Amino acid sequence: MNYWLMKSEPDVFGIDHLAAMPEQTEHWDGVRNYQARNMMRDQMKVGDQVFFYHSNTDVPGIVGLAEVVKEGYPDFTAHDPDCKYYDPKSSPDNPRWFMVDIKLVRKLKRTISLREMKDLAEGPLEGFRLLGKGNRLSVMPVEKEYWDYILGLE
DNA sequence: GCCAACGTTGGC
DNA sequence: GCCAACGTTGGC
Repeated sequence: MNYWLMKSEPDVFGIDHLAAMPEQTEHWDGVRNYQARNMMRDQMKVGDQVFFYHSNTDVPGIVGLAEVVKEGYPDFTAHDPDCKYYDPKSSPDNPRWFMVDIKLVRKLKRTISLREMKDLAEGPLEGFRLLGKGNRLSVMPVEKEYWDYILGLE
C-alpha cells in the first residue's frame, strides 16, 4: 500500500464537497501535469491512502483522509470543449490525461497546517516533498514515515 | 536541442 | 495582488 497527498482548492473542490458526493466518492479530474498524471495512471492502486490538502486558502494544510477506489483511467473532461480542462490534444482513442477516483475516509479533527509542518521541516519532516522549495505538484507520494508522523500530530 | 517568452501554481 | 518557482511552448 502506498500513501499520497493530493491538493485541491477548497473553493473549487474541498473536503466538504467530497463528503457531499454520492458514496463520498469523486473522480480527480483536471490534473494537467505529466508527473502527476504518471502517478495517477501508473502507481496509484485501490486501497492506497491519500492526504486531502487544501491549497490557495487562508490556512493551507491537510484536512482529511481519502482512499483510492478506482485506478487510473482517462480524464474525460479533457474531451469536452465546454470544460475548462479541455485539451484538444487528448482524445478518447488516445487519451493524454488520467485520473483516479477517491473516497472520503474521514475528515481530520483539525487542519494540520502547512505552517505547522514547515516548522518541523528541519526535524521529523525533513525531506518531506510538500515542504521542498517551489513544489507545485498537485499529486505527490508521501513516505510512510511522514504519513505516520503527520497523522500523529492530529 | 537551446532558450526566451509565457502561463500556472500557490504561499504570503 | 505580488512574486518566486518552474513547466510548457515555439522559434530558431
